Amino acid sequence: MTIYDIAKAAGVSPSTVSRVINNKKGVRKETKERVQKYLEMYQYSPNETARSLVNQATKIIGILVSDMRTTHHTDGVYYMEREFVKIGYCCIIMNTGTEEENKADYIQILSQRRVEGAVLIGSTFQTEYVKRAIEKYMPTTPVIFANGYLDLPNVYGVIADEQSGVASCVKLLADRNHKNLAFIIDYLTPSNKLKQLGFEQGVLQYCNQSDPLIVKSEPSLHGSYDATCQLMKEHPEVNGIIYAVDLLAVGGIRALNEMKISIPDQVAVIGVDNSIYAKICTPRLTSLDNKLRDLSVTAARSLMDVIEDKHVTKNM
Amino acid sequence: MTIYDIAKAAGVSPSTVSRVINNKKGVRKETKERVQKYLEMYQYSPNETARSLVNQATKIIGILVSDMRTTHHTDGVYYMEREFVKIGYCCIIMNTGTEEENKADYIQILSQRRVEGAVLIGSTFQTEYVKRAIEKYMPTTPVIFANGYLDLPNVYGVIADEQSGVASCVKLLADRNHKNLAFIIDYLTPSNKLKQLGFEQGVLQYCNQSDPLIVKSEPSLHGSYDATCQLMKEHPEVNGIIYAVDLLAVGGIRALNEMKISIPDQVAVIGVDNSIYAKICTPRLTSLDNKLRDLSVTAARSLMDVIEDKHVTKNM
DNA sequence: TTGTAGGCGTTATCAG
DNA sequence: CTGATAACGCCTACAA
Repeated sequence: MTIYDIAKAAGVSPSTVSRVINNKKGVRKETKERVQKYLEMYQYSPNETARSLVNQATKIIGILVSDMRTTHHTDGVYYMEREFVKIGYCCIIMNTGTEEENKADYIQILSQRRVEGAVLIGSTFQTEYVKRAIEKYMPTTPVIFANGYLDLPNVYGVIADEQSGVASCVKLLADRNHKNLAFIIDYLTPSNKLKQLGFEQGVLQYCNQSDPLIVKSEPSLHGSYDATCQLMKEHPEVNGIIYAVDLLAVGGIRALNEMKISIPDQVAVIGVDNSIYAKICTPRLTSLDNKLRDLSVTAARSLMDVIEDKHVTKNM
Repeated sequence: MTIYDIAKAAGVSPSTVSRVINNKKGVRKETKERVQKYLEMYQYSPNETARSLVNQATKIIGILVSDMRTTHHTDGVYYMEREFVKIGYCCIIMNTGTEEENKADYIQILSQRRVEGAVLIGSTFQTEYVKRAIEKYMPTTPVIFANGYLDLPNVYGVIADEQSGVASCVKLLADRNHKNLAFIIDYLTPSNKLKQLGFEQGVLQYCNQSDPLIVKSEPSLHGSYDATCQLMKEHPEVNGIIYAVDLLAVGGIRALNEMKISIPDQVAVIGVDNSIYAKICTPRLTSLDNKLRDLSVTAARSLMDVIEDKHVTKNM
């Protein structure tokens, strides 16, 4: 069912039908109503693909995320989508995995789909490889980072200052006299590296320690369980642990529980994300709230502003 | 950059360029290579919108979910997306919320986008309202339900038999001599209703009780915490609780812990979804695995089969 | 092997 | 107020 079919049925020209559909003025009321009658009768539904082509605007936003199942990403994707839908955009959402090449492929796909803007969720996109892919495939499409940034003319970034956040966590623990701290980290994403940096700074400043205790963990409950057991065995003096993400903290808490180490008296624990995991585990986990919800909404709105040619700070 | 630009640069006609791009035979090797050179040089990227229009196929799948943040839905959406991407499709993913009208709106949007197929994730779409919306806006587009079904010519469904699953859970408890059971439920979705039915059947069959104890809870940790407290106060004889979803079970476990009721000795607990929540909480939660991952993959593949005109069972 | 022309479903411009 | 007509970028007969 096209505007031609409707036009024929209503005895008018396609342009008139188009005018009616788009609520343009300059159509006699009577004509308009007749056309609307047929529109309704035939259940006409405008073809957005054709519109996109002629309008040179797809009303589609591309969202890339390494894995939307990761809690902090799930929320980000969700709020983004909601935000864009509100203003008439659809979102093509893709899980890229962690391989750099795949990320580049997906950027190319979005480019072919002629998305009006792209969102990259998570600092894992903050790499040279992705930068080159953007330069190559989307040199002019507005791109916004949720928690990251790349120095490219069309790229914008909104970043949570997790570095200071973690440093504050260290201060919090130090103030309560927990000064033998450890930091447990899984992926070395730019975001996690900044958290580590914040930890190191904090430890130096508030605990007067220049040799920060950093432990690498597999990115899973099991991983941090093991890492925590090992840590406590090798460093029984530790009385506070900060985990790069809540999931790790949860694994750690289980380890501490099973080792009969009391939380937070013997060992205080802090996670990052303030996710539902923090609320579920026993005892409840203290967690740094990185405000990813606000960040997502801010990022989405910024992207819209860029698309609408408003001036936007490149890096918030 | 269009095929016309490339054609002009390479000194050939647009159709030749098109042939090269689509790897059609009947182009002299020499010509082909020249065209490819310019394709590369100008960083040509085919406009999928234009292709969609002329091919009458968008290569887009629409995925509707009430809220992708709900764990069992997150996984579903994720696996669906991965599955479709593999075969060259993009996914427009939308969170519809629970309002019926909104669901209808989103169905209309997908229809205007001319998606080649639609996926409805979650039994909440199994309503008369949605049925009418599909009839009205997508009467011919293949639609597949992940855990649900509607009797319409273009609608297919893949369903997990959660009813029998929950009944088995009841048997499991009864076999261990926990026969004073309660079922705690939040949303009255078709899926949850079937779980309840399974509970009722199980209780009748394995516990010889014809008056099943069903408790309504708010859909949150707090909600089931409260519901569980109240339940144990009013029915201290209860020695087993099945929760409609893991999240509720987690809230319940917290309540039981705080009431110093030992799990599973005094009260055994079972959830549904076998989600990460079950692994995180203390003690670890026993949970019915409804195999949503398999279900999603099966559903995605079925939808592709329908799109490719293969014969597919309407309701699996 | 290559090119021309028509069409996919819209919107927009310009006459009438 | 209404209707031709020409795009938008691509694909595909059909013709050469």
